[in-house]
Amino acid sequence: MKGIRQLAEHLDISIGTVSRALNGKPDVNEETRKRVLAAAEELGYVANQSGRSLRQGTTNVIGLMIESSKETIEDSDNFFLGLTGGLQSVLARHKLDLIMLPCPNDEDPYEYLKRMVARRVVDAMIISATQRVDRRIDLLSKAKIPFASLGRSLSSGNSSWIDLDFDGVVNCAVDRLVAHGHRRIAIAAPSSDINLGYIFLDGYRHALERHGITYDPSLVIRVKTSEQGGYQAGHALLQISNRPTAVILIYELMAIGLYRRLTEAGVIPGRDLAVIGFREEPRAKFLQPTLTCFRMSLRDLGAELAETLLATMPAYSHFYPNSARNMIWPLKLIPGESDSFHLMAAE
Amino acid sequence: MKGIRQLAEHLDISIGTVSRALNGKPDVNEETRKRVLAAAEELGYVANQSGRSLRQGTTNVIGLMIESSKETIEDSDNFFLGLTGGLQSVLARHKLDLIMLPCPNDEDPYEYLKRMVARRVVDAMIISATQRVDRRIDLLSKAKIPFASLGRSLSSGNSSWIDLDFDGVVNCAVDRLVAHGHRRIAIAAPSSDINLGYIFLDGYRHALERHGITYDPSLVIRVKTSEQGGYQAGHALLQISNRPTAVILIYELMAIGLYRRLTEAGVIPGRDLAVIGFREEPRAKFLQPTLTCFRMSLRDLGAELAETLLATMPAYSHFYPNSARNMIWPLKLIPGESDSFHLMAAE
DNA sequence: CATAGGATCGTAAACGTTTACGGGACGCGT
DNA sequence: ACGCGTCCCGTAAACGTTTACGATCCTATG
Repeated sequence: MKGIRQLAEHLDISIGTVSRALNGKPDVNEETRKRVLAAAEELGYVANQSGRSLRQGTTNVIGLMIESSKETIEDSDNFFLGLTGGLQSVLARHKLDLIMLPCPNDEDPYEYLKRMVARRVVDAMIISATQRVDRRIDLLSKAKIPFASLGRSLSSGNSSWIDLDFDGVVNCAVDRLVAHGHRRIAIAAPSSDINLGYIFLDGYRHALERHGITYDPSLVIRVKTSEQGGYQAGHALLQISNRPTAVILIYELMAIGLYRRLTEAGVIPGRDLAVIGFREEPRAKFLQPTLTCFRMSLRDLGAELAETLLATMPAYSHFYPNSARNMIWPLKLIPGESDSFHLMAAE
Repeated sequence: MKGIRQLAEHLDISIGTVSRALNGKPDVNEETRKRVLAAAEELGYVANQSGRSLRQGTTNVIGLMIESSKETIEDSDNFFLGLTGGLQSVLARHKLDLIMLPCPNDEDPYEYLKRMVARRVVDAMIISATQRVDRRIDLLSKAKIPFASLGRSLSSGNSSWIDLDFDGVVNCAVDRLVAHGHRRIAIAAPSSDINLGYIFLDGYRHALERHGITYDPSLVIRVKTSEQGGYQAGHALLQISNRPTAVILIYELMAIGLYRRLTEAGVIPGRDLAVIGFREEPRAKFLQPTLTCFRMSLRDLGAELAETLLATMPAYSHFYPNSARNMIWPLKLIPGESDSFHLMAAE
């Protein structure tokens, strides 16, 4: 099966009619449409994507850029796979396909994105792990490619984004810890230039201020968002004179390494040091004591992100009223034992 | 910047010469080539992929199919991200790009692959998580799409594949456990129809036979390859009358859940039950006692897989002599404490 | 009967690129 | 002066599809 021409010859119908029949256009007899569809199915014909997108200037493909090299919060576990599930659930309704574009480690993400965009292989893009200032956003804006980013940035002018509610999370965490009597609260933030790290720390400072606690820079630990980083964070915590009684982790996976390091030192998590994590991570579910953390549905987030993106695409924007969408994605507190040992002991 | 035509007009050169200059064809003056490249860089021109691939019938894109729904060993981002790194390191040398094609959860993987292949959006495919009989292999063979699979299958006739050496791994594990005095050795295999599960169990049976140990089906536990599955495996282990003294896990992540369940029951991993895992998983690095496991380099595996694929592509096969390649990927034993408590205690 | 108009289909142009082919300019040897 | 080869470049066809436009046929209505 070569192309639509062979299919047309086989049916003894003109090529134009075949195309109209396949694409559901009105000017075609219902009976011939049946014939065409049957023949296409039988011969296994599927339209060549290059020809189609060359003609109509659209590819019906959405790209999700992935940076495996970056040490980011998203760079682990099933984050992207969970996200794609939600994305596809919405995109499929508009017959849009999703492909993941992994940026090679040795290539500059900006150049990679530029290359992919210029080749016009996707209609729109989703980027994540946005830096504090992110040139990719300027690039996409200037190239007039519809896009949405997971995570806001200083660069995102009136572009569309969804960001996790790190401000709310850290405020809630501090409130909770203070209510439990803690005053010296450490925080483990990412060492990379990802923007949510800044939001996280700003929220932390603001929450402390609200409770009349003076900000102590020595309680801010910058490590990678991994178990390794958690281990290092634990190590750093143990070095602090006048040791803090609580710690907030920006990524839950860090708890695994943290627990390990604390246990090595004879410090029992939850009893000697309260711990609060972020984003329920299945891998951390087996920790003892169970981790108090904040949770979200990756699938729902992906679905919302897809709709945010569609709203920026002229071809679909009539489905969605306001074009530029910004949203703070809420997270739900899942209480565990890791920050309530105090209470339990007091009872 | 629209297309090559505008670039040609801007340079006052014919469109054909511009194309030849950009593509490094010989029939073009070196000086004009410089001019063209400079102008292209300045105006930010990049060839439209649809036009190019329509003309030359090739896309220069390799697809990596991903099934997020399947409960498989590869079902984790880190696996694919590690793999893509290795794949890209080789593919980049031939100016080939890699895209990941995630199959939606609610779509049949076979139909999805069929759709992607028919649209001619990729030149070649890599599939993984091959089932015991896998229709995708027949599909790709019949469609004459070059492909390689990670994991052999009963369906793979003389197609190319790389498979992990599960046979060697399980034999080595059994040898080691027997040498430590174990006779009742359980095994946790995947519950899905993935082919490596069969290879794993065959190797297990064969190894037992070699040591004169009669095969006991009640020692075979089928669970998901996750922490959850490990937890369930631990639970199942505890139910077995005449409890086994050792267990081999097909996936290391399962050890986390297993440890948890054992600890809950007061059974100490390593002392009361020897454990051997497979494939070093960073998340499991913090287990205590440290896990004896088998390790490989995902990056190297990806690179080898890329070369295996290239060998099947007519356009690149002259680089690689034999077209159909099959390979068993070796794994290295990383001794830990989880299976040598006996020895340590004996000393 | 004439004609309007709807239903259905065929024709051909267009999308952006690559490449086979031919032609002009020039140098060189006879 | 002529032929020949080399170097460089322009022309135009081709890839597979969609779609605007026009043609044809049929029916209904005056």
